Amino acid sequence: MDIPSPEPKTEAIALNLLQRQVIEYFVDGVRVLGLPPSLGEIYGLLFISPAPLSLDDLVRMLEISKGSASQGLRTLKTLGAVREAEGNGDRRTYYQPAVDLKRLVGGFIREQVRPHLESGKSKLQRLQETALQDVAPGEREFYNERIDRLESWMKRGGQVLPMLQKLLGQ
Amino acid sequence: MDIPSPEPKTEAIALNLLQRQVIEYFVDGVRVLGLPPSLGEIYGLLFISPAPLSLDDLVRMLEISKGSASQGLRTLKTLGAVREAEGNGDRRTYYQPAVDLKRLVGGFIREQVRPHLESGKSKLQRLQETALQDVAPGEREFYNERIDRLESWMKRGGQVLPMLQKLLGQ
DNA sequence: TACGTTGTTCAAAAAAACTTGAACAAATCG
DNA sequence: CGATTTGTTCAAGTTTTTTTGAACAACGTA
Repeated sequence: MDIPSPEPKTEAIALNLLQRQVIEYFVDGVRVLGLPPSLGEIYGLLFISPAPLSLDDLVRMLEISKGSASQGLRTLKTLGAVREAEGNGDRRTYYQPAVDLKRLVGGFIREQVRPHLESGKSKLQRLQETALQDVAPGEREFYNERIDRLESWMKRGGQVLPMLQKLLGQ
Repeated sequence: MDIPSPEPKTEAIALNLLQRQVIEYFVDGVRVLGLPPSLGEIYGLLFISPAPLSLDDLVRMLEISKGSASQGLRTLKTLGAVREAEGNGDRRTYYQPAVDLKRLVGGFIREQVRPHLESGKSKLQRLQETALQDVAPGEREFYNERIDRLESWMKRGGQVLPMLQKLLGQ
């Protein structure tokens, strides 16, 4: 009449010191990129785990909610930072980190940087086409010069990003 | 007995459509960099103003508090994105935007990126020196490999940043 | 088909970040 | 010096972002 495992499904799993510190490291890291801490926790744990982990593992090891884990994994997948592990004889899905810097940076640029560059360019076009009309003709020269400058920034950004990716790919 | 200017000190000053839209543009822009909206407003207004502006101008034109304007200007100055205008026969200080992309990116890297790279490197060293000791010898190989990888990421980052600045400098 | 398990969604709660405003310091002027 | 203007600081308030958790959908199994 003993109780061998009273709560087998929800038991927290301890991390070792090294793992906790590496996770902390990634939490700080993703903050710089403007991403939520839970993404850093999840990626960090996958990065410093010898074997792939399931959503449920993440919940128990990081003591975060299923919702956070699910959403975090989704974002990490669209960033190309995490992928599903192949061929585990199991119903549930296991996840592995992408550990290739070029791929990680590429995903971040594709998902977080490029969209802003693109929408920025089109906003500028509309600006120059419509809002500039409302300015008194005498003042137009200054505004025009500034908007031209913004456009040149966007253009340069579009040129530099591919070079950056190339530089990182060894 | 008329009242020519009832509240001369605190009156809001209207912006034209173009200015409002450019400011909006910068507010979106700085968000991507993980900086607060007020920085985008302040820099944006300076960028799209024909003449330098004082702290008080910013308060009245953007309808933000003196505190926000003061703190925002300070951050922008340390980022090298704003500088004080020379020789206005006036007691108060007037501010101008830096409009050189290389300088702007350089300031951002220096203030926001480099410090993280640096602290990251030293954290990793401590990790490898102390936390790794607590891991069972058999498991050390995996952890070692991962920390080595992190170190190589940091190293590559340190190499790529100067190249990036060079690429942007025309 | 009914059941258990895995994973998603989203409104509400919690946490974090940002802004305000009032007190204060510093500088200038008469 | 005292008054006035300019600018800073920071605790408190506000807003935004992130996380939670419970309801639900999807899938497989028996």
